Amino acid sequence: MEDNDLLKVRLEKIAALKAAGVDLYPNDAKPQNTTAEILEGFGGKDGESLARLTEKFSLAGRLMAIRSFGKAAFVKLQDRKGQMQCYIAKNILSEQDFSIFKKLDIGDIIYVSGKLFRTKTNELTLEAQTLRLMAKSIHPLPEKWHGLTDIETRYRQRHLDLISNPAVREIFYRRSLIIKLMRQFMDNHDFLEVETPMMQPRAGGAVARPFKTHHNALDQDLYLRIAPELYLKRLVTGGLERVYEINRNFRNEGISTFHNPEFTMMEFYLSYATYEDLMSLTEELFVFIAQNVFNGLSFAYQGSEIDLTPPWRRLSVNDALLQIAGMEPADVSDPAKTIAFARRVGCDIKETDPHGKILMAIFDEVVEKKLIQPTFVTQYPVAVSPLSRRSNTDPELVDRFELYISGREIANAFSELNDPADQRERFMQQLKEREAGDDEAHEMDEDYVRTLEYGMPPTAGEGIGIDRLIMLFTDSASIRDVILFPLLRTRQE
RNA sequence: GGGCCGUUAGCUCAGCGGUAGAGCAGCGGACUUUUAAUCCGUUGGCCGCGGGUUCAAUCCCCGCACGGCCCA
Repeated sequence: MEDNDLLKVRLEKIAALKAAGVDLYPNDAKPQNTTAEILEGFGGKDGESLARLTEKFSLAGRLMAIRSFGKAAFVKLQDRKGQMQCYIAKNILSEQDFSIFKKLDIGDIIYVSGKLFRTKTNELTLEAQTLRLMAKSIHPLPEKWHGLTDIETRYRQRHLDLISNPAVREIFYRRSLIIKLMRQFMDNHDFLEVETPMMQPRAGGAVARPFKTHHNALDQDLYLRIAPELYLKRLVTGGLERVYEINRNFRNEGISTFHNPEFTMMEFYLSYATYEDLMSLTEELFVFIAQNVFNGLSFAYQGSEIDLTPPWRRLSVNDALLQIAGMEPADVSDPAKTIAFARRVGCDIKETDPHGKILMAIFDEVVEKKLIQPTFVTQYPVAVSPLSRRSNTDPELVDRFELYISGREIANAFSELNDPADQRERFMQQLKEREAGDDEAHEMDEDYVRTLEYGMPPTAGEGIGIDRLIMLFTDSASIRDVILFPLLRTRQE
């Protein structure tokens, strides 16, 4: 496939190494140190105190640069923690090791052991007394200075991206840290981590198109879940009271800088709590993450300064439409005027859509992008919230909020509907919309209603989009920059 | 789905209606303290794919593929 001269040269080197009896892929060398550990531990020591050290050090990693002087060379070795310079010299290594070194290429995995010293320019350096090839690389790496910038190659060959772009590695280290912090936070609040089905006979718990699959032995269609919601609430009914799940959801919809077909969500349920309690808990969680990641509460995201200092703004959908979308009270209350307004601002709506749905279309079109600082938008229309508890003061509204930061929805939460009669009615309403052509409307789930009939404690639940959260905390413009392997179209051969 | 943009050496990028260039990487040589090492020499291309226009297309036109951004 790739039969160019570069490859030919490497294959010749491999042949020469083999002929000299060198194992190209040994597995018996174990580094005792990492680059960062050495640089941190000995960065403060001067040349004289390093010379007095009797300790030997060993590193393994990828050869990233070779600056050769013929009989000696400086090389850069990169491991999971960073990079460190090593010194290779003919009069220090054995003849065999030095001749192997001469056959190495940038990109090879090597093992080096020896002692520490400082160079003339005072750089802490590992002097190689032994050197081993641990894995031969036959493809050239991206350029040392510009790295790899071609976006398609970065996503399709993420290993190259990770090798050549330290900032990309940083993002995924931070992603892991944040998820760890979320688990720690939930565990500290006495939540139980659980796992519920990814493959479901009905894709419920959210409004989205699902992926369909099939189980052969059962000869049964299954759907990849669009949300774990209904299963988690079964667990609450079962008495677990506080549960959370961090896992993938799948939605068969468009791909954009904010949407990947599979994305990671943390969903959690807290019994004897309301959506208002979850607002406080959410503030607390974000503050906990920010303190650990930034050691502070404000940070830059794509050019704007985000301040997480609580309490965050709370704004009802109604007030948002009046204050931010510039609607008059009659535009909100009179369905005909609402439709006219929606058309005016360019919403794609049907006149038969429920009033609440049209109001939300206006919200999405006009208000959403203006909510830069963290804002809890509350009091959603019942029409767009089939699983939420009705407000005690207005049965057309539900006790729900969505959290917006930097113009994007980050979290969605509500007091859960635990009245089985009302739930059945809501499913019936969704069924009508499905029959009217809305293939995203919720399906009837008798089994779930029956669970509620056993009595679910009053509960509030929330879902937090982890990828979007990571985008925020890593100043990433695209969701593909925080997902290791974002979905791309398969290339035809 | 629509609009705009991109696709040239392994990588990062120039270029132009007259058969292709740089830097890095590679290869050969010099060099035992470099930091994108340096110096001398040098290899490497279906210019994304398929059509069309033209004496001549990497360049202009059409289609396709993949990607990016914006919109829906």
